[in-house]
Amino acid sequence: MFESFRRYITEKANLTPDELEMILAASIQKKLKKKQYLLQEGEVSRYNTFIVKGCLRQYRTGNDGAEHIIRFAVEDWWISDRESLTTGLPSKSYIDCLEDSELLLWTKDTFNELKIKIPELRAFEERTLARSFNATQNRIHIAISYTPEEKYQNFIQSFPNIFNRVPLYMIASYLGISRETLNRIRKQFAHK
Amino acid sequence: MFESFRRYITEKANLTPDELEMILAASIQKKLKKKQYLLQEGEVSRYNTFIVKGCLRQYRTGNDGAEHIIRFAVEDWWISDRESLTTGLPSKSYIDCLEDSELLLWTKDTFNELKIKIPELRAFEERTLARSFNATQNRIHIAISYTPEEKYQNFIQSFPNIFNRVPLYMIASYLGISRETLNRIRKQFAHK
DNA sequence: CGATTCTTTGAAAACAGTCAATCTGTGTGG
DNA sequence: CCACACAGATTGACTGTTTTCAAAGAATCG
Repeated sequence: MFESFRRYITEKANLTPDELEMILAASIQKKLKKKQYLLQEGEVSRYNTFIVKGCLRQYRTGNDGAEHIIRFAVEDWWISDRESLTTGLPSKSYIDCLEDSELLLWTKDTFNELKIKIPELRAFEERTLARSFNATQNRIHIAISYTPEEKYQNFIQSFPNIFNRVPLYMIASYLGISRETLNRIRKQFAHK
Repeated sequence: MFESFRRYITEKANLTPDELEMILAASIQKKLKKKQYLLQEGEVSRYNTFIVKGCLRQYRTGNDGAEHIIRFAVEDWWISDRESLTTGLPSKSYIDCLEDSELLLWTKDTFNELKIKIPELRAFEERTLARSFNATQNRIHIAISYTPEEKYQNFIQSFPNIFNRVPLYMIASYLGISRETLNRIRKQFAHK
C-alpha cells in the first residue's frame, strides 16, 4: 500500500529517503468499500487524503436535494474538502467511494508539522495546489462557455481514466446537464 | 496610493512596520485607463497585482470569438493570471480595465524574495489563495446547479459592490447566460 | 450634437429538461 | 443455475426555457 505512494511522491517531489519514511510513518491507512463515506455534510474535514487505489467523488446537494458532483478523484490524486479543512467550519460537501478504495490520511496538524520539518513537502503541496487551482479555473471557463456536447468531449479527453469507470448520470451531474441530454449527445457522438 | 495598501495589509496580515515598508519599496506603481490591458492572451503573466482603485476583469475568448468573463476584481483585490504566473506559459486570458485604475505590481521574482524574507507574507498569501480557491469551487457548484435566476440573485448578494458598477452584459457573460435572458430575469425580479 | 456603448423588446427557433415507461445488465439469495 | 431485485441506461413525447436574430431605445461621452 505504501509502495504506490512512494512511487508517486518520488516522481513529484525531491525528498530524501528519511523524509519519505517520516511522511509515511505519520500516515493513517484506511480502506473503504463502495458507497461508504469519507466525509459527510456538516462534519469538519480533518484529513488530507491520498488515494492509493479506487475512485471517489465529492458532491454537494442543491435545494431540491439533487446531488451535484464537484469532482472525481482516482489513484494518485488527493481529496478533501479544502474549505472545511482550512477554515475548520462544517463541510458543505460529501465525499464517498464509487469503488472499494485504499487511502492514506494525514490529519491537518500532522501534515502541518511535516511541512515545517520538510520544506520540500510544503513546496510540493504548493505546486499541487496551484495545478488544482488552474484546473478549477479552467472548469469554470468550460462551464460558462462550452455547449453540452463540447463539455462531454472535453471530459472524455481530459479524464480518459475516469469516464469509463463512473456511471453516465454522474458525469452528467458533474457537467451540469441532465442524464437524458448527455445520453442523447453520446448517441449522436457515436455516429461519427 | 500606498495608504490604501497599508490599510488593507495591516488589517489582513501581522507585519512589522519595517516589513511593510520593504514590501512597498519593492512595488511598482501603475495607472491604467478604462479599456487598457494589464495582460493579453499569449503574453506571460509576470506580476502579482493589487488593485488600489478601479475595476478590472479577466476573460477568455471562446472558439466563436465571444468573451467569457472569468472574474471581476475591484479595490483591495489581487489579480493576475495565476496559471501563467506559476507555470511561465503564455496566458490564455486577458485582463483589462473597466474603469480607470491604480495598481501596485510586484514581479514574481520580487514577490518570491519578499516571501522568503517575510514568512508572514507567505502565510498571508496562503490564506488569500485558500479563500480564493474556496470561492472558485463554490462558483463551480453554482454554475452546475443553479438556475439563471438563482445565479443572478447570488451574484448581487455576493458582490453588492460590483453588480451596479459593470455593464449587465458582462454579468451575463460571467454567469454564462445571454444578456437578453439576464435582462428578462431582472425585469421579473423588479416586480417583487 | 453625434457616435459609441449598452439595454430593452418581440417573435421564432433551438434546445435542454421533465416525466414516464421500458430495457439492460449485474449481482444476490434461494 | 435460476429468479428476482436493483442500479443504471435508454427512449419518446411533451413542456418549458433559453438562445438567437433583428430592431429599436436609452444612456453616456467626447
